[in-house]
Amino acid sequence: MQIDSVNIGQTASAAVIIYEALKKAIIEGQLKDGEPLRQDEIARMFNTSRIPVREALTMLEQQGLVATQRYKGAVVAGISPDEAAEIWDFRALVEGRVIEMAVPRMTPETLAAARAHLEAFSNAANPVEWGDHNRHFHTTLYRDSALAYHLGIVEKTLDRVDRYLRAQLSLSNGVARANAEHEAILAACEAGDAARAAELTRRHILGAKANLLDLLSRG
Amino acid sequence: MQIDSVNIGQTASAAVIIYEALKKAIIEGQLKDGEPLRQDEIARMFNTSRIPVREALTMLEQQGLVATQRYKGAVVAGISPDEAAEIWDFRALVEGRVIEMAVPRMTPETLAAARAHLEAFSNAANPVEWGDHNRHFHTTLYRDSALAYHLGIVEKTLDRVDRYLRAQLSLSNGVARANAEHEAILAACEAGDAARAAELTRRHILGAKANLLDLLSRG
DNA sequence: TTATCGGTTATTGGATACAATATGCAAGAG
DNA sequence: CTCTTGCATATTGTATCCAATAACCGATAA
Repeated sequence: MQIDSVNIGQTASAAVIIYEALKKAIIEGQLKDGEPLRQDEIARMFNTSRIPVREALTMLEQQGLVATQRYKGAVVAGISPDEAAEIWDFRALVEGRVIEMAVPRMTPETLAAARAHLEAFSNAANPVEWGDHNRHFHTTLYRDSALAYHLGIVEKTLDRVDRYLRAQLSLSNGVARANAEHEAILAACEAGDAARAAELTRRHILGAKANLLDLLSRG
Repeated sequence: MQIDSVNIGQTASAAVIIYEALKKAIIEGQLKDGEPLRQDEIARMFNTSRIPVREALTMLEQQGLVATQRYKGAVVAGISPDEAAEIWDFRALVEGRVIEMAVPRMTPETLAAARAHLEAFSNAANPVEWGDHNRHFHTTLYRDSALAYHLGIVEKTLDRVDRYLRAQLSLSNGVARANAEHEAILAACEAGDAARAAELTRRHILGAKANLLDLLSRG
C-alpha cells in the first residue's frame, strides 16, 4: 500500500513551546526590561511543572534575552545605549557582507517576496507590523546568500534588539525614511549591484543607529 | 568593625559546572563528533540527578556544540567542510574589524601579554597548548576594543570550531606559519597600524581556512 | 528468505517532592 | 528611634519517580 506521507511536525516539547512563547513576548515588548519571570507563575500559565520552564529560561539566557541570578530568578535583559550602539555597528558589518554575497545568487522569487514585504511595511499601521515586515524584508534579501552561520547570528542579533528596532521605527520620521531606504536597497538588488546594496544596507543600519541613540538618550 | 571582604565566588550551580566540563571536553576534542551524551551516564559522573545535566545539554545545544533529537538524545555536533569555510570567512570579517578597533586603544600591558602568548605558542609542544596559546594570543589583542558584543560572538565562534583549529595547527607547516604571521600581526599592533593589523589578521584567518579545507577534504 | 508484528528494554520528557537560599518583617537591644 | 537578629515566607535548585517514545529482537506468515 502507498499513502501520502505527511510531515509529522515532530511535536515540540513543552520546553520549546514555552521558550518560543516567552521569546515572542520579549521580542515584541510585551514583557518589559527588568520584568521578573517567575518559574512557578509561568508553569501555571502553561499547565506544566517548572522543569520545562527552567529549560526555556536557560535557552533565553543563552541568547541574552534574560539575565538570571542564582536563587533570585530571571528578568528580561535590557540593553544600554553603549551596547545598542555596538550591536548596530555589528549589524552593519555582518548584514552588509551577507547581502553582498546574496545579490549574485538572488532569484526573482526572492526579489518578489522582498517587494511584498516592502509594500506591506509601508501600508502597516502599528509598531508590531512595522517591525515584522521590516525584519522580513531584510532577512528575505539575505537568505539567498546561503550563509547558514551568518544568517543564524543575524537572526539571534535581531532577536536581541527587536524591541529597540520597533521603538526606533515608531519615531516621527522612522517609517518614511526606512521605506525610502528600502526602495533603494531593493533597486540595487534588482540591478544586481552587490556592492551598492551592501553599502546602502550599511548606511541604512547606521542611520537607524543614530536615530535609536537619540531616542535612548532622551529616555 | 572592618574586615577584609572576600569575594565569595557565587558558587556555581551543578548545571553550570557540568556545562563547563562538557564544553571543555568538546572543545579540546576529548569527545568526538557524533559521540552520544547519555544523561544518566553524565549524571553518575558528577553525582547528580539528570536535571542539571539536561540544563547543561540545553546550554550546549544553544551554542551549537551538541545536537539534540527529541527522545533520542544529544550528540556532539560536528561541522561540514562548507560550514567550516563559512565560519572562517565570518571570523575574518569580525575579527578583522575587532582588532582594527582595538589597536588605537591597545595598552603596553596588552601588547606584553600578547607577546607572552606568542612565545608560549612557539615553545609549545602539543596540540592542546598550541590551541590555547594561539587563541589567547588573538583574544588578548582583541580585548582592548571593549566591544563586548563582538567579543562574545568571537568567543562563541571560537568555541564552535576550536577542535578544527587545533587540528589545522597540527598540520605539517601549521605552527611555523602561524608563528610568523603572529609576529607580523603583533608588529603592526605595536606600530599602531590598525589597518595593517586588520588586514594581516584577515589573511591569517583565510590562510588557515585554506589549510583546514585541505585537511577536511583529505578526510 | 524476508518483511511485518508484538513485546521487551533503554532512554528521554515531565511531574512531584524536598533542599537550599534569599527576602521581608517583627521583636528586641542599644 | 535605629540597628540588629531571628523567624516566616517565597523562590529557586535538585532528587526521585512516572510517562512517553524509540530501538532492539525474536516469532511468525507470505
